[in-house]
Amino acid sequence: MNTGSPPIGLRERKKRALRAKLSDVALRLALERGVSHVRIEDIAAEADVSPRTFNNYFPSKEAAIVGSATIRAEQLCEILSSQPDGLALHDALRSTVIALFEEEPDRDWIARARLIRAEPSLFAEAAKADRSIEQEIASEIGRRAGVDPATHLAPRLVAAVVIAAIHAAVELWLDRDEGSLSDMVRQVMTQFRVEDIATD
Amino acid sequence: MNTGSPPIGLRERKKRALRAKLSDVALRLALERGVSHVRIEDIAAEADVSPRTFNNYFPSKEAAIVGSATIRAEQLCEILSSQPDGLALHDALRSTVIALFEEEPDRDWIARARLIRAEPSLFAEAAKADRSIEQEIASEIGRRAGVDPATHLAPRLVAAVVIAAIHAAVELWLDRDEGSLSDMVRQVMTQFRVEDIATD
DNA sequence: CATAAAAGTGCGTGATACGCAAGTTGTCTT
DNA sequence: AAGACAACTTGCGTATCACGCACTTTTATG
Repeated sequence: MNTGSPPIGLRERKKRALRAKLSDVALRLALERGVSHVRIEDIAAEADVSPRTFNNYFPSKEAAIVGSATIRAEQLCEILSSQPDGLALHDALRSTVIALFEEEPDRDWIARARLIRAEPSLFAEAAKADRSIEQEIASEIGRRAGVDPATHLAPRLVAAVVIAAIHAAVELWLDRDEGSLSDMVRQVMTQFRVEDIATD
Repeated sequence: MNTGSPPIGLRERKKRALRAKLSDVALRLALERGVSHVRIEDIAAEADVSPRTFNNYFPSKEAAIVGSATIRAEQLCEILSSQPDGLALHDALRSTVIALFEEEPDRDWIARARLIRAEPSLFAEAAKADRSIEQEIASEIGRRAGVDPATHLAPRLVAAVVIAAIHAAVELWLDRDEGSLSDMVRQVMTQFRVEDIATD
């Protein structure tokens, strides 16, 4: 979508680093004090930039906290796209989701997930990110199934179900606080069958 | 949850009326000018109350615009609860959703749905509302299936899938702009089977 | 090394969200 | 039916925000 692979200049690197730093700081402060007690001014100060610069990167502290969680969602699209075309839809989806959660999430990811679940403002922010991802997934599914999401229900439904399944698995895992997320995800992906969904 | 059925005093009636009025005005203005060009001050003025009063009813204009859309979601819970216990889960859910969309939505509902879909800030707000509803649905499904949502995946997954299905149906219907929503909803409820979801 | 493009910064402004403390208006009791 | 009470409305003040604009600094390029 943007810069190619090799030409990653200093400029781009700094930009990404700062974005990540702002997001990290925002998350840490939110965990320490609670979201409502974190001001943009605080985040900017700890990241050694001006408050105005913060707003050049994120429109709100909520966006910064959720921030890189979007990456995970983007990964899903990438992995799905890279699945062999011959694979049945359900298998491709299952492989994708399992691959996405192959490595257990780190502390930060878990902390952020819990925080997002606990804070409505963060949940809302995350929902916005999920929305665009869902559309991309629907698009990819449509491509694979040879069905246009613009006019048919199936791709949208499948995409929505997959996202919903991931959410359900992650949330239960967070609540239980035991076992591996990987297993939970595998489990949820065996509890429904996408083949059953009519291709219109 | 709150006041009983008969004792609906003047106070309560005024409160509901004002809340509805604020929501209606907010929606109308948002449709006329676009969400970002509506100030709380404007909404309050047209509803003949002070801006401060607006914020006693809604924390933001987005909440006001989405506002009564939540009712629809609450209806879903009520209808589901009223389904005979003997009914199979999938039938109960199908009947519920179909009943929920039995009567075609009015202009305002449609306009609001489109607006929510178009405006990320509204989508986020709506997501917050959906979240709590999803939990209630999961709870009700758990009760019916005799499975605790706190420890089992199935109720959460089913609830999430149902919400996702409704979203998919409504969105496609809005995009297509033809046929009846009722039919679309019936269609989506036949495109997946809840029985397939293991009860753990 | 010179110049253009991009990023960071300071400033100012319009808008919020909400606590607080009156002033008003239903509700309820006697 | 009068008055105590609780709920609601409102005005005010405050702490944040989001963002346009102009200016300085940093990076990229020929």
